[in-house]
Parts: sequence; C-alpha cells; structure tokens
Amino acid sequence: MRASETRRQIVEVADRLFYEIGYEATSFADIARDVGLSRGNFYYHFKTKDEILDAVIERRAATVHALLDTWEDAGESPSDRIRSFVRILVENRTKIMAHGCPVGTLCAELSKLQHAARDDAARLFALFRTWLARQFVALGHEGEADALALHLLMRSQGVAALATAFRDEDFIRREVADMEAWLEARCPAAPSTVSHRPD
Amino acid sequence: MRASETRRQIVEVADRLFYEIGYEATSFADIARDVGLSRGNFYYHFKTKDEILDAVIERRAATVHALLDTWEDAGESPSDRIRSFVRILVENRTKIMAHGCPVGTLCAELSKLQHAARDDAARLFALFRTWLARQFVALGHEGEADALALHLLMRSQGVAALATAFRDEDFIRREVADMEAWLEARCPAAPSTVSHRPD
DNA sequence: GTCTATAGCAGGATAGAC
DNA sequence: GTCTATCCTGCTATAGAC
Repeated sequence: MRASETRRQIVEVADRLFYEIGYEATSFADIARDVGLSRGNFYYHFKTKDEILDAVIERRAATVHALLDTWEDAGESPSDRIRSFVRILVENRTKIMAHGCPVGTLCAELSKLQHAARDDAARLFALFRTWLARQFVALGHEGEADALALHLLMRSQGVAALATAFRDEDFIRREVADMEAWLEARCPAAPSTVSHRPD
Repeated sequence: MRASETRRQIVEVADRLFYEIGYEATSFADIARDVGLSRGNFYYHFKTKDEILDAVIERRAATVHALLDTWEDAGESPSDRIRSFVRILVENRTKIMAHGCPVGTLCAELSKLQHAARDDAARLFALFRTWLARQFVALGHEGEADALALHLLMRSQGVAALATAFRDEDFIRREVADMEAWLEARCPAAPSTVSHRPD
C-alpha cells in the first residue's frame, strides 16, 4: 500500500481513538491493531507519539474548516449559520454524551499533561471563535462580536461537559433551544430591546 | 506515624495531583514522593490505584459539602448563596485557567477511560445540582428549579473549559458578571417580565 | 508501619531481515 | 513498506526484612 494512504489511515484511526479513549490512554499498539499494521512498521510513518498528535490536530483543523465552510454555504443568513453551529450539539448528542466535545476534551487533556501541542489544540477553538465572531459582525454587533462568539462557545462547552456527566438528552435539547432563543433576541429582524451583551 | 494520618496525607496529595496532572498521568511514585513515602510502603495503605481514586472522590464530596454548607450559612438570601457559587470561578481563576474545574475534568477523564468510578465522579456534580435547585425553589421557581440549576452548572463548566483553553481572566469576569445579571433577573426582588426559563 | 528488592507487564522506540 | 525481534523505561503490585 502507498505510504501516504497508510499514513492517512493511521491519522484517521488515531483521531477516533484520541477522541474515544483519550490521547494518553491510546497506545501505539491500539492504533496499529485498528489499522492492521505491526507495531514495528508503525515507526516508518511516525517517529513519536507527539508526531501523530500533531497530525491529528491538523486533521481536526481541516475538519473544522470544512464544517465552517459547509455552514457558510448552507446558511442563508448569519443567524442561520450560527444556528448550524448550535445544532451540532443535538446532531452529535450520542457521541457527545459518550465522549464529550472532541475539541474541548483534547484541550483539557493536553493542558493537564502540559503538552507542547496544548496551544495548537486551543487554536481549534479559535477557529470557531473567529468564525462565530464574523457572523456576529455581519449581524451588526461589531464591538461585541468576539464576546458573543466566546459566550456561545462557552455554552456549547458547558452543555457538552454536563451531557457527558449526566447523559441527559433532554438537557441538551433544552439548552440548544435556549441558545436559539438567545440568538433570536440578537438578530436584526427581532432586536433585543434591552442590551446586546450576552445574557 | 499513625496509619490514619499517613492515609489522610496520601489522599490529600493524590487529590492535588489528580487535579493538576490528571488521574492516569499520576503514578504511585509521584504520590509517594510528595508524601515522603517509599513506593513499597504505599501498598500498606492502598492496594490499588482505584482505591485511591475512590478515596479522592470521597474527599472531594466532603469538600463540596463543606463548601455548600459555608454558602448556606453565609448567604443571607438564596440568591446570595447562588452568587457564592458563581463567584468561585473568579476566586479560583488561577487554578481554573491552569487545570480546569476539578469536578468537570475528573468526570471527563473517567468517562473516556470508561472507569468504574465514572458515576461516582458525576455524583459530585449532582451535589451542586441539588443544592442549586433547592435555592431556586426557595426563590419561587419550583417547577423549573432543576433546569435552572443545570443551566448555571452548565455555564460554570463552559467558562472553566474556555478559561483553560484561552487563559483569559477578563473572559471569566465578564461571564461571571453575566451570570449574576441572569440571576438578578430571576430574583423575586426583581422578577423577569418575560419568562422563568433560562435564557 | 516503613523499608528495600524485585517480579511482571505494557508502553514507546529501534535494528535489521525481507 | 512491512515484518519480527528486541531494548529500555516506568508502571502497578508483591514479598519479606526490620
């Protein structure tokens, strides 16, 4: 098999295992087994575990970019696009209840390990942050776009964390509906009469 | 030294290390070193790592109970008490930016490891949940007290997660102020004119 | 109750044959 | 590019002296 294809498979499997059982808990043997490789051959493709982590983070960044592009194209209005972001919590509820948010849990794990790739993982959050902020700017919230973006990111992280702890699907749906109502209050079509700060 | 005192020290050190570097990443050698014990002697007190984990979760539950009791006694009104809960995010900001929320990160880690103590850790969340719900009942929100409690827990988890990723103290303060405003709108003294559901 | 010594195993990583 | 065989390290855990 071509090296690039084997490499791609390794990163794909590692991405899944890092998400499902965590970076540290995933061993070379686990990845090799799932790819169908011997442990020895593994090192032809990746010299260290850190290298695989870098490749996985890069892959996730590409996935996030693709996702944001899809929403950008599909959403008629900025608020439709933001709604797409909010709704992934419901769409991915099964995985989230089992393993949390892929970005949030990786960041948390790498932070504790004081891993060098810690900031690279945080940059995945930043992708959502800047994209959301751009949508809020388009909605006319220039001065507070970044704060609103962080607020929404914060909520989605909180929902993911509690959904994992309590495994409560109704809770996810309730909070997503709440985020949509919050968003509705900030659309130019139905402007809030009180304040533009997150509440 | 008395066995019970040594045991207490082990649990105290393990509690700190599990928080700072994570359960799996913490080795017996780490704990033994910080306590000032030989690795061998360790097993006189705890037979397995899981036993230490159980003791740490028990210790954290006691800490949470003590904290809730303090707030219960100190807070003049239920909303004062809830405000105490919200403000730990600011008070513990340095530790939270470095290692996240002790409860949330433990739950996340044990979930990924599919550890048997997973649900015991989630029960730490439940302590806050029922306590907060009781305060909301006292504020006259009987039917939605649990949903409001979960909403506040969700927010605090989200803030902790993003604070760890971005290490942004201003973000924490802004969101805490926001939670206080949200709470203000739900106090009988200044009732919300729109709805009692979290928004 | 504390120590040293050590078993036993799994992980990351390497060498070299094919 | 893939394999087997192997090394080293660090971990959990045990045995037994003091």
